[in-house]
Order: sequence, then C-alpha cells, then structure tokens
Amino acid sequence: MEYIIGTQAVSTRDIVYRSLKNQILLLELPPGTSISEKEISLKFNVSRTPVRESFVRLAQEGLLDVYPQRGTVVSLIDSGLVEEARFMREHLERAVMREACSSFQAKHLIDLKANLDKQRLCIEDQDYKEMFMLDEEFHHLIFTGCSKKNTWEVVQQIKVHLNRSRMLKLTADHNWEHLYQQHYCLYEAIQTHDVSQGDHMMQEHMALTIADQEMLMEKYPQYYK
Amino acid sequence: MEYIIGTQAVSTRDIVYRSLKNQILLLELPPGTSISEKEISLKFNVSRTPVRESFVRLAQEGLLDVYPQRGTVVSLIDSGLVEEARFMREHLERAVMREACSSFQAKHLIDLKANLDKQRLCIEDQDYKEMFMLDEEFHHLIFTGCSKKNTWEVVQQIKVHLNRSRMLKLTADHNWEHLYQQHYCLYEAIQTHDVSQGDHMMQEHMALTIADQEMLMEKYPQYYK
DNA sequence: ACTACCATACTACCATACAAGTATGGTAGT
DNA sequence: ACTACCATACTTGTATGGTAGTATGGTAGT
Repeated sequence: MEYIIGTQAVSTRDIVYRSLKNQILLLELPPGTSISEKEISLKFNVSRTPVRESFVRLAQEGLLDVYPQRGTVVSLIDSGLVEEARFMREHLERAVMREACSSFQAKHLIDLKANLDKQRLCIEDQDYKEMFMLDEEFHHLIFTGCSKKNTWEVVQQIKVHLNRSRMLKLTADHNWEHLYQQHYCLYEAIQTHDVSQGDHMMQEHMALTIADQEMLMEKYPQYYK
Repeated sequence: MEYIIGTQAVSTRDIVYRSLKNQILLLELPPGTSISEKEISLKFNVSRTPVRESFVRLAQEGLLDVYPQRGTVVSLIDSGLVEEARFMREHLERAVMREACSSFQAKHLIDLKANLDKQRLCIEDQDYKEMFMLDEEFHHLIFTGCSKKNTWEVVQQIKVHLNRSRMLKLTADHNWEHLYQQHYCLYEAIQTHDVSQGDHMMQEHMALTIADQEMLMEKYPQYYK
C-alpha cells in the first residue's frame, strides 16, 4: 500500500527522517541529547533499519553526531558554522537579488506583488504565523523568478544551521512593519531594474537576521560547542 | 578490528560510499547506468546494508536516483544545476576573496606563497597531476586563511555537480601558465589588501572553469537530461 | 498475427538476528 | 578504603530473510 503525495512516495524512512529533523530544529530534541536507534525505533514502532537510514541522512546534514559503538547525540550548535552560514546566505541572496534586478520574468513579478499584498493583509490581521510563511515564500519567489531553483535549495540547506539559533532567540521581537517595508523596497528594485539599490536593500535585509550569538552562547552554554 | 586514518574510523559503509562516489565522478559509472544493491554488494563482497546506506547518502547528494521497487540509476547531469553550481561557486569564492583581501592571517599568507612557489616548480617539471592538487590547495588556503573552513566544505559539495561536466571536457587543454599568473595576482591582491582587484581577479579566474555545456550536451546527449 | 493475461524474475523496503566495541556497576583481592 | 577486574547491559555495524511493488517475456485466447 502506497500513500502518494504529489509524485513522492512516503516511505517509513522519510516519515522518521522528517519527524526527527523537525524535532531537532524545533529544539524539542535539544542539542546534546543522546538518542539511540532502538529508542527511536520503539517510539515510531518500526524496525531499526529506517531509523538508521534517517540517522545517516541527518548526520550528513550535521544535525546528528554518530559515534560507532558508543551512541548518537543531537549535534551541539557550532557557532563558527552559524556565522559562516549567515555569510553564505547573505552573499547568495545578494547575488540572486542582483540577477533579479537585471532580469525577472513578468509573471513572477505579478506573484511577488500578490505576495506583498498578502503580507499587507497579514500585518493588519496580526496573523504572524502566516506572515512567517509569506516571508519565506517572498524570498523563494525571487529565486524562482530568475531561474535559481537549485540555489534556493542550497540556501535552504545552509539555513538549517541558522534555524536552531533563531529558534533559541524566540523571535517574537520581529518588527513586521519594518520587514514589510524592506520587502517592498526589494520588489521596487526588481521592478525598476535598479541593481545597486537591490543589492543594498538585500544587504540591509540580511542584517536583520543576525542573531546575537555571544548572548545566546552565554545564556545556553550547554547547547553550544 | 578497526583501521584508523587520522581520527576517522573506516567502516564498510564508508569504503563503499567513497568508492562509488569516485567511480561516479570519474564517469566509470556513466550517468544513466542502472545499479542495484545486490549487484554492488556482490562486487564488494559485503551485505546489502552498507550498500543501501551508501545509496542513501549518494541520493542525498544528487548522484543517484532511487526509484522504490524499480531500481537505482546514476543520475543524469542536470545542465541547469551545473549552471547554478557555477553561479554559486563564483559568488562564494569572490565573497571569500574580498574577505581575504581585508584580513588574512600572516602565517597563512606564508603558506599561500609556498604553494605558489611549488606551482612554479610543477610547471617547470610539467607535473600536471601535482599542479592540479596545488590548484585545489591554493583555493583551500584562501578559505582557511580567513576562517571560512565550513564555506569551503559547502563549495566542495556544490562542485560535485560541476565535476562530471569538467571530466567530460577532458580538461587537458589547461593553460597552466595562465593559471599560475592568475593565482599570483590573487596572492598579490591579498597581500596588498586590494579588495576590488582581488574581486576582479577572482571573477576572471572563475570564468576559466566555464565548460561549454551546450557543446557537451550535443556530444553526449545520453548523459544529460 | 495480435492482444490480454499471468508466471517469473527482478527491484528496493523493512524486520530481525548476530557481531563487535564500549560504558558501567558490582565484586574480589589487596 | 581502594583498586583492578569482569560480567552485563548497552551502543552502532553488518548480514540475511521476507514483503510488496514492478518490469518482462511467454502463453493462451481471439
């Protein structure tokens, strides 16, 4: 029996993988937590095989550290890696933004405007959960609008290392109005093909996501290495 | 019994993984080749388990396509992905280069110069295999010299998608002298803290690695999708 | 000759058993 | 009281058998 979502079959392995990844990124499995294949297999009521294969994937992404014959732990947050992830993301987003200001497909510009309008509504309705989704989608649209789908995927992968820090920060202090203003400026830069303005705005925009690592490391030393 | 290289234990899985990855990148397993867990396990005289776990890793890196209950094939080269990989690599290398021109640790500058001197020797000796290694090491030193070790790892991962195309090109047409000149200019830019010159030189340097995708796709259509 | 069907031989997926290394707590000897 | 040792209960690594879905080639029926 196969459950199909889109064109992707959902295997037991994928279910375990996605669930574990979610729990790690949401800090429900905090950095440093010891987990074993057997423990997880019992929790999901499956055998060790799909669990092991999930471990292999998560270890490759740097979210698990597997010590043969000793155990497996949720990886501690590597502050150096977080800083470099921020660095990589900034420069890739800016490079894509400059590309977008040079050439952007018209139909995607419409989608971008539609997304902005929805953001406007979300702020009025104070629906910040939806606003979070729209923020993600806004950036995604910029990537797809200038044919950088794979680059988006890489950025997503890189962002994994930022997410746990951002989660620690409990980002309730977002200034959504400011966020919207920046998004609007980015949109205008693309529309008017103003490369230097677009680059400048994206640089400012990226600066928003800087989490104060040192403060976090002091507050949660057990989560960092 | 454990064989230790450095601090890394070598498991059967790692042996299989590295061997398969090598064969794929060297095109000994050409794009489109069907392989099965059983076939590989027989070839390496191991069980299917470590082979499967290698497949999981290689699939995650985009080198294998696994179709449940149908089979596994070495992935076809995705020309769009190759182009974006080139895009990402260029912008990350340039960003790191600008950083290097701003601040570079003195001891690493010495290593960089030593590497250059070795390149000089290799060209005189026409030792192009060693020269290839030194080229890689030169770029690696730039990354480590401004504390961008993790960024180097990401670039290496991205470059996987460029390597098969470069292998097809059978890069015997390298102009090593020109390569050396460019490396020397990069070194000078770092030494003199000339950011704009460094950025410009790296942009030129990256342009060298552009493989003519369209020509390759015409010549080897069966390897592309 | 052509088509529909089915047996068979694949495939990857999952469960389970065993192997080998490691941490731990108790016990015997000093 | 303290130390060295060892049984035991963990851990991940590997091998293997069974399951379910899929491709394929032969065969019976038209």
